[in-house]
Amino acid sequence: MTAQRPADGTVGKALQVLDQVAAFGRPVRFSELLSGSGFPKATLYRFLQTLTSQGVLSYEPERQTYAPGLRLLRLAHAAWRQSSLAPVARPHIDRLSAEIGETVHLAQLDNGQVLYVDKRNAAAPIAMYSEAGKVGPAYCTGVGKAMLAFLDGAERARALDQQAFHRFTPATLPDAAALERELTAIRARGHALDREEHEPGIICAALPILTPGGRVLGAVSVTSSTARRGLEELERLAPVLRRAAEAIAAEAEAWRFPDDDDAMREAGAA
Amino acid sequence: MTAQRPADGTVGKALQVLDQVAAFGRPVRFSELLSGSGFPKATLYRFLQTLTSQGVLSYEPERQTYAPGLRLLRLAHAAWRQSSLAPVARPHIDRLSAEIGETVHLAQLDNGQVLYVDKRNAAAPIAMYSEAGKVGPAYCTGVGKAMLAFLDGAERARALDQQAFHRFTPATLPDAAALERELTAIRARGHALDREEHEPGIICAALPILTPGGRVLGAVSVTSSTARRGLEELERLAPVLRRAAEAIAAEAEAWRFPDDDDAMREAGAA
DNA sequence: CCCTGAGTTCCAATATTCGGAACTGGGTTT
DNA sequence: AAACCCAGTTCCGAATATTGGAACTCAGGG
Repeated sequence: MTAQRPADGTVGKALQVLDQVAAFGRPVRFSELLSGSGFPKATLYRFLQTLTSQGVLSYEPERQTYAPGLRLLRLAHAAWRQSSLAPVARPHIDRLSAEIGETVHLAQLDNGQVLYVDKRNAAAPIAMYSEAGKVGPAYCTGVGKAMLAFLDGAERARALDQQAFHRFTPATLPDAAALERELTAIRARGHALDREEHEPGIICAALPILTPGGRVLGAVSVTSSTARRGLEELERLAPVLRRAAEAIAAEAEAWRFPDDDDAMREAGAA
Repeated sequence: MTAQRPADGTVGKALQVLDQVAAFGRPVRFSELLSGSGFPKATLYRFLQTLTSQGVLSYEPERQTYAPGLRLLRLAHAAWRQSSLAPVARPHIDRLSAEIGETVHLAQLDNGQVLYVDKRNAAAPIAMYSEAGKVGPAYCTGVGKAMLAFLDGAERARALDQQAFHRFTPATLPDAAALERELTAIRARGHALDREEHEPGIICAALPILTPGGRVLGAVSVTSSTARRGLEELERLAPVLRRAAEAIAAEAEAWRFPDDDDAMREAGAA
């Protein structure tokens, strides 16, 4: 379950500790970290001190507990603005959720896991940080499978290795073989479905966001409940999702390579 | 302007590089970092490689540029949920913005800067990651001054040192002395005002969020424009803000020390 | 009063990082 | 075409930071 990072150098180890702290969903004591970290007491202690003094961890002397620090928010804000699809996708996501009247997710892949970078909830129209940054499994979510399906061989193999295959519901795909079959079907169909594989009663249709060259940038999805919609209904929305995904891909490319179209124009003119 | 971190150890230096990358609001080339970093080429290069391999930076081979990586989002999400006031303050912020019909900010202090951890915009009701994590100056914003005013001596001195005192508008306080005078007034009044000190036409009233012991946790503010409201109007909202701030403080304490009331109850009963 | 365990400090051995210098390869000037 | 330049990358001995066993402190029990 815990992604085994190579942990290159001191910096890698420090980040490993940071991850560990973040993984506890609560302030955590020294000894709790010590047992799970594999570091000797003194070493772990020094790491915690360094990270705290740097502000990426915060320490509560009162309780002697560590928690992720606010400095991370600042860094993440920069990451979100620069490296995520969210800024360019924002208007499209807005439009989708307004048109469809269901929850829309925008996700990217991070180390074999689904990382939600934006969300619109039609019912409660407050999209929150509490969603951006959230992670989930790839093998049993619509966005996850949509992205996995279109990774190229090597990347896909690596990503499949990182899946836990925990059976959340009876419909959860049980192993890599089943997932591979599903991914083939998804490539054929062009879109992915979540048939209550992660949460009972929750279904979803998702499309990958692909560069013209076919590289996976992310995925968009509509989520609903079996109470409100059928799978076929969601599937019928695929074309709408596709249009949004393609628009996002096009803008993302234009945004990342702002002078490429100039170059192309020149090439065309020449 | 650039906060001089002590940069303890290798980890500190690596984080310094990370900060530097994040500070450029765009993908950045090796050489751009090299000039501003103070590290020798080889050293910086190794840092960038390590950080990239760890996923806290992302590298675009195409363009040879670095940008903050998505792994930061996951970490920040944890920080936001655990270490920020946002989760406990959320309902209060919601209520405030609904009642008042203006933009409400929730901020905390991070290394002498204001860090916005949540926001409700009455007009466009989508609170976004793009706001949580944003940083701003402390010496010329309502929330900033509200927090500075109630820091204790040593902390305040340190924070004042970190202020840039850039004159954004004619009303911006020009130096530490003027700010200190203003902070004294704020302590007397109990609330802070931003009289177009950061942006022309933008005014705001803010209250600190204080523990029963008087420690600064954060601040809440209402922001409006001179076109829509007068300062006096905003000032009249201070009691409403105060109630919210006090409620947030109370809940934050209860949340951080979940068994303290048990302990007290026992103490009382004994 | 001693014991136990969590957290902290110390310091010599050691593995890492450091960084000057040399290399590569693409693009531009002479 | 050769020479040059610059950004980015690699190398390796010297310097340094990290390491972790062990000793210490302090609080709370037994």
